[in-house]
Amino acid sequence: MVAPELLSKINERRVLEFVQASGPSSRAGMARACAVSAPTVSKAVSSLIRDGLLEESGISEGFGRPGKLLQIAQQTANVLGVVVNAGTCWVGSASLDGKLLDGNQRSFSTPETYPELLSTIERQLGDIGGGASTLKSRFRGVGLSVPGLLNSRLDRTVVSPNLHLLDGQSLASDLSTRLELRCTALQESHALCVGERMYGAARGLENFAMLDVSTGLGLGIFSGGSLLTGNSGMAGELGHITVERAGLPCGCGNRGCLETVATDSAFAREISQILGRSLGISEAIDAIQNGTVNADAVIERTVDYLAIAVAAVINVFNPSTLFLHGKLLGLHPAIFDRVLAQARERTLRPSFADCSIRQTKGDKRQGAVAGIIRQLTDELAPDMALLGRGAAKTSALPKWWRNR
Amino acid sequence: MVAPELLSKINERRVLEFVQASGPSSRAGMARACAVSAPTVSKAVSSLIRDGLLEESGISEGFGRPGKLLQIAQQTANVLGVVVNAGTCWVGSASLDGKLLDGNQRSFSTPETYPELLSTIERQLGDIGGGASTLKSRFRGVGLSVPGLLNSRLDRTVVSPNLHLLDGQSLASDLSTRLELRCTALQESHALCVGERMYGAARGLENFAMLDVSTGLGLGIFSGGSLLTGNSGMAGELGHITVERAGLPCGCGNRGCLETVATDSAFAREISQILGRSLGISEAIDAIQNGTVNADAVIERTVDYLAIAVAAVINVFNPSTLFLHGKLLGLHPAIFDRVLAQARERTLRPSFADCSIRQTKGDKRQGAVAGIIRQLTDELAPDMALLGRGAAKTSALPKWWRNR
DNA sequence: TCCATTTCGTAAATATCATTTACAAAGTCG
DNA sequence: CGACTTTGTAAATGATATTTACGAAATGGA
Repeated sequence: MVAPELLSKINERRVLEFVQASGPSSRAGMARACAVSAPTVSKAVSSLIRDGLLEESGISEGFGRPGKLLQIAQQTANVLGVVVNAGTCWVGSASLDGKLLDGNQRSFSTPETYPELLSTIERQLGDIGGGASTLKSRFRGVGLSVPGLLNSRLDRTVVSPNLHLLDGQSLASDLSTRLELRCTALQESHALCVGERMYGAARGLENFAMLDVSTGLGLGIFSGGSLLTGNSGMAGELGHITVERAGLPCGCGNRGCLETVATDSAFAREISQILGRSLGISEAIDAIQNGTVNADAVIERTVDYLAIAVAAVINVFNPSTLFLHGKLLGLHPAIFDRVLAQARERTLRPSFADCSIRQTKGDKRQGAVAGIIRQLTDELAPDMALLGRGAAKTSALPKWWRNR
Repeated sequence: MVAPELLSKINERRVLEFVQASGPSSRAGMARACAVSAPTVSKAVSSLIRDGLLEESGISEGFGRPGKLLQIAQQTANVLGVVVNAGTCWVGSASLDGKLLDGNQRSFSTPETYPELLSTIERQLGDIGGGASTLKSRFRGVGLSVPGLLNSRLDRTVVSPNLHLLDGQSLASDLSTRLELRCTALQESHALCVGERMYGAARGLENFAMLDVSTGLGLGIFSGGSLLTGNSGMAGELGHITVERAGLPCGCGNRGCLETVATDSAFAREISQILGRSLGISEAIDAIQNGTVNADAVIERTVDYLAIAVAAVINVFNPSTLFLHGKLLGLHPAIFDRVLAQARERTLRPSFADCSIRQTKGDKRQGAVAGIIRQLTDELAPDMALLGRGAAKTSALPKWWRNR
């Protein structure tokens, strides 16, 4: 039998996603919300409990007989998260409901070489997981957030401009063979986006965008309820569209990329030029807030370009919400307002009116664990797109098929 | 009972989509291809035949017992298509396999007012369908391709810069009440895209883009096998991203939009300027091919901007294939090559390497009928996303729920 | 205190569906 | 003409969801 099993898988997944989204619920509540009969919910729940994905968490209030509340398992199943940055890395663990476990987090400065990075991550994960050998039994998997351009189809970092030791490497695959655990890597902007969708301000949104302004310009898109990956997971590279045909040279080899004018780096570069010494973004912001430098013109120009980026996203994706994330926005409340005003000038009015623009403090750590949890959920039941994969063993098939 | 029915719906849809994609097949062939048992295919097929969606079309060749071939119905069920343009409109009919029926096509110049447009379309459809009153029984629905910005959630043309009589109108809804037929409108670039995906060069592609260069700059995206719509169907408005912060004013009210420099209109405008008289795009192309005007510099500049558009699409969407469509590309073979070369300079190399860029001659008529056929297919069985809608009538639910 | 009411959760019965098995039908090839 | 291959359907089997029925557990009023 193949097909009827599919139904129970679908229902299990439906139930699990409902609890993920809505928190602890009774079986009866799930039945109402998922429009599934009570016995079916009971079966799905007991199966999920058997798998260690759900656990009882209390008694529901109200009239009538109290219901037993069920929540995403916090005791039986945890996951690990890894965030790789140019400067520092982070490892930690989280329960299956996405909550980061306070005691179990470490930061360390990024090693110089890839083999060192790999073994350091392994060692640090071992430390927080009670020894490398027990990781396999205590955790369901590892989610990673990595910078640069990630080919997710091949799980290979094609190029990472700010952390070249990753170039050509397959961090998730390598870690997976070492730890014997399921490992899933997401490009950092995509991680931010997935984290926000599962546990942040974008919960339940089907069409939204998340623009991350930092060293580069990262973009994550949810469209129709799923992450926009493109053919190889490299979708969202907004930073390298051309906004000035004969602009400044960019690290990618071209000229006039948006990334050369609308990022923290670009901003810091311009402030540095004014002051005649090299500053990082934080120092540049300090200098402005101290009054050391008058940066109004620079701010204005940077913000205008940022607005061009925002407008491009709204025009091209028609999101219901656009989340903005970055230090620059925090410099002064007026900055966000100006981005809004300028973006309004550069978008088609109907698309702009359709979109609410909000600031958000995203979190790559949250994104990393969200990535692996999403992966585990996906594995529970197939998407509609994967539905055609189940093999049939029927005897009416010709021999060449039966024998593969 | 609700859920087991779902399985047969899914299988019916699977079978139908397979025949749509692969042409006439025997039941046994479908069973192999869909990985479903033979009796299941037989049931799905007989149901689809009962619904008038499939019909027998011949006998399969080969060894063993010949199979009865089944194809998308051509006799029992047809659909209508309508293409609205600024200059001329088109109506026609097609069989359910997307083939336009030669004898049943009409073109007419676009009327001056919306009520006239509506009644003209109705009359013309009546003419090709053997009288307005019989349309309802002879056709399954009407697909429309409309210009401008279409809010597909509300089925309302928000604004149509080149055909203002559509502004604020709901052509599909209005037609639907008049004809008592299912009517589905697609923005013309999206129509082009859907047509190409179902019956053109993009068959089977999961992630591709289609860039339509004409009066404006239209973009259709398939991502993960489905059309990118955004929150309200307005996704893909590439023409109004800013490429020159202080460029020419655009019809949308902003300055320096891509549409002001990388379209047929922009090109014709520049040629007109050189010659000192107003030309359309076709006239401009003629003038160049006659040698009346040396337009090398204009061509070069336009093509460069076109390349910026192409590069933006590749960077942002990471498609496996990008289809280019437009008269300008046909001007000279070298133009396409130059677009390619320039786009290569303005994209991230890995994304560019991942993408094959091809010219295509899209067809809005094909797109219009593809739109309604896709709609009919979608109605056959729910997507995974819609799975939660089925109502349960179980008695274990509380009274307030049972009584709605 | 007791009982009607409400809600929660599960067991048994019923209906639907897909697969497996078995078999007849209809060709090709030697 | 018979061996072989492929196609397509009927009956038996197994799995699933819903409906129906019922017991469990709490509230609130008599």
